[in-house]
Formats: sequence, C-alpha cells, structure tokens
Amino acid sequence: MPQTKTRSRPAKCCDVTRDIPDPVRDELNKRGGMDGLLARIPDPASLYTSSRLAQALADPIRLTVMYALHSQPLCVCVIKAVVQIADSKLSYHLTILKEQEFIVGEQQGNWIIYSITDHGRQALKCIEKMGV
Amino acid sequence: MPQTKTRSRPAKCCDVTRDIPDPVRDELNKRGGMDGLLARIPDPASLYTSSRLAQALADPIRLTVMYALHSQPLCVCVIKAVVQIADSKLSYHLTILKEQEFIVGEQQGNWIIYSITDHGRQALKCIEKMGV
DNA sequence: TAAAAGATTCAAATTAATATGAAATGGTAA
DNA sequence: TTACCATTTCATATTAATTTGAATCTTTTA
Repeated sequence: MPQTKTRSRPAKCCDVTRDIPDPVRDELNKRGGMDGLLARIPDPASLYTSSRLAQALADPIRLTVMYALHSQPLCVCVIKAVVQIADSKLSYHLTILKEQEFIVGEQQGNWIIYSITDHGRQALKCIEKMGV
Repeated sequence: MPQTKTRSRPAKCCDVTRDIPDPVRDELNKRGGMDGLLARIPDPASLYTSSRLAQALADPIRLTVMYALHSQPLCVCVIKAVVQIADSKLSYHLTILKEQEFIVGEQQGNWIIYSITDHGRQALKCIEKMGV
C-alpha cells in the first residue's frame, strides 16, 4: 500500500507500516514484514521456559554449587562446607537447581548425594562460553 | 590423618574431614581434598559476572527482544510493536541487555536502531541448546 | 526557535526472589 | 522405640527486580 505524500500530520510510529527508518522497513519487508518477524520469535511458553533456565543460573551461590558438583558428586554437608551458608538456605538453592534438572539428589543412607546432570554440564559450558 | 576408632560422639558433618559418606570422601581425597575442590571453582568475582549474564537472559520480554534483533536490526518503535509494552518498560529492559552487551543501540536521526551483538547471538545459541 | 516525535530517566509502587530460624521429615543405629 | 543426624519444609522478614507514569532529553522539522 503506497504512502500518500500529503498527510495532515505524521502517523504515530507504532503504526509500524510507516514512519520507521527506511533501512529497517526495507529489511522488514524483504523478510515478510511484521508477520515474518513475529514468526521467527519462539512462542511465549518456550520463552518462559528458557527464562526460568537462565534464572536458575543467575545466582553466584548456585553457580558455586554447580561447579562443585561438576568436580564430583557431593553430599549436602560437603556442599555446605564449600558455600558456607545456613542449611535451609542451601536447601532452597538446591531445590531451584533440581527444578531445572541441572542437578539430581540421591539418598544414600543418612546422606543425600547430589550430582550434576548432563543438562547441568551443558549449562556450565554455556556460561563459560559467554564469560569474559 | 587416620581416623580414631573410639570417639565419644560422632563429629558434626561440616567438619568435612570425617563423617561424610565413604565414596564422597574417597573421591574427594583422590582429587586433592577440599583444597582441590575449592581450587576448581571459579573465583567469586567471575561467578558474580556470570550470574549477571544469566540474570539478563532471565526474562521473557528480554528474550523476545533478543530474538527480534536476531532477525534484523530494529528501531525501538518496531521492537515496541513486537513486545507491546510501555515505552519506559521497554527502555528498562533494553538497558539491561545493553549493560551485558547482548545488544547495541545506534542513533540514526530521530530513531535509535538496536542490533544484536556476536555475544548476544552466542547467548541465544546457549539458551537454545539448553532448551527442551 | 518552537513544536513534535522517538526514546530515556527518575521516583515511587508493586511484585518476585532470597534469607532466616523454628519445626518437621526420613533414615540409622543404640 | 528412642534418640540422633542430615536434610528439607514452612512462615515470615528482607532485599532485589520489575512496573508505572510523569518528566526529561535529543533530533528533526515547520
């Protein structure tokens, strides 16, 4: 739809079909317009899922735990000696890592021994690649 | 240091040199004990840095923006049409992505055109790998 | 140079994440 | 079965992240 030259006042930007910088509009049109753009964005559900994965990694204590378990499986008591925080606090963080299946815990007699999962290792690799 | 057989009462677990499950302690000793374990964990500063990278990705709106810019550079007005939120809210999220250098913005006349960085592309690749 | 559009900044309000300590659970062994 | 240890759960307090709306800033154009 061609743009009229005479318009009483400029259309608001969010209108999107006009009043956006030429290079942006041109490229957008080449690639299927807004519809094409939207189609290339994952659906809200998987974006949410991804955001939760990232959130679980977004804490230094949890990353410490991940690295410790990357070294070897450990009981909570040793993890606690590493991170030096209260039991309940550690348990909270372990739960978050468990929820995203970065780690798993297995009861062994009096202890629970946590291990990193393949998924967890991959997450750590990601973090490393992104790191400085 | 060998463990005495006769002790009045069990030592607390966090003592770490004893009262931890045998397989854990054995593996720990093989790999340099607590010192070895701690040495394999990145320093607090880089863990903090990593946690901030993850935090920046830990939001569906920000991931949406990342994917949109992965498709092509866009002015704020088009990004806004994609995510459908208030200007100031979008600006807040753009700032967070900028801070982690996942995106950059360049003023072009009346508009600011944002692009994803190589670092940003890598972050998205990571997220995808971790996804279901 | 004044108005208008695009975008950001700021302070305050809201919501979500984390921390804390007491109580509960599950396993083990006396 | 009783006591004990390792760990988790729960309710609550605290802190951090996000949202909101008004004000500001920048660039362009009339």
